[in-house]
Amino acid sequence: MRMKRDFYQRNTILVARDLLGKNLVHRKNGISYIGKIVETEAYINSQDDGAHFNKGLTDRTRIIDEAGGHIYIYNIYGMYQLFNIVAEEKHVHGAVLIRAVEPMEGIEAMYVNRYKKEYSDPTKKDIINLTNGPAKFVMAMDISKEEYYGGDLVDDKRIWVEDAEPIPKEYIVRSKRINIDYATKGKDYLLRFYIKDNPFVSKWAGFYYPKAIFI
DNA sequence: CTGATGATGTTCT
DNA sequence: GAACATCATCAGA
Repeated sequence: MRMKRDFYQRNTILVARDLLGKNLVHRKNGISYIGKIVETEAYINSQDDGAHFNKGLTDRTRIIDEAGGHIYIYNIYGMYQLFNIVAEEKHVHGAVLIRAVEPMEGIEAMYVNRYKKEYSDPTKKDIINLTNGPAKFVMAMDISKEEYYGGDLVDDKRIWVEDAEPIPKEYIVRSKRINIDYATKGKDYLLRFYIKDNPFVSKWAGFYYPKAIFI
């Protein structure tokens, strides 16, 4: 079942945590892409200098003023797009970055989208590399800013989040966020969540925190 | 396996 | 003009 408005219109940190294990579904060109969300980050408010919108909204971030469940996609490093879900009630600002998913359906199409060649005998590494990063799964699942910026996961016919069994809390790990060295206060906030031992969780040199913190 | 480097162009100052 | 919520590739171990 598709997640409804009330799921998204909650505290951003709780939305980030509770998205773990749920399935992001995208249907396009007759292909059903499904990715289980295994890693998220919360970007919270004016106290969070890691958030794009901490000094107020701009044209890029305007959608974050909308009700939870809307889609915020932005360009980064000139060549990539990152997928976020707006949280909180309308006019309250918060967003969740989806950092990694585990492919559940549409793997062959994901392979073609990522590697631009015919699907053929992938190695385990090829599979992991399909969706183990915030720009990677967006490419794999054929999601674009042009098509989905400002869309609404609550009623869009093409894309939504499907409910699933909650991840047991002993499998939820909480850590600092990745690559926000530009932040001062927000740098150390524990706003990244991921599923323990899931092979699709993104890893960066020096940025893997195996320590489990439960909330 | 690890760490370093270049690609690439929108957004904001 | 600088910064950037990243990735692919390459060198070295």
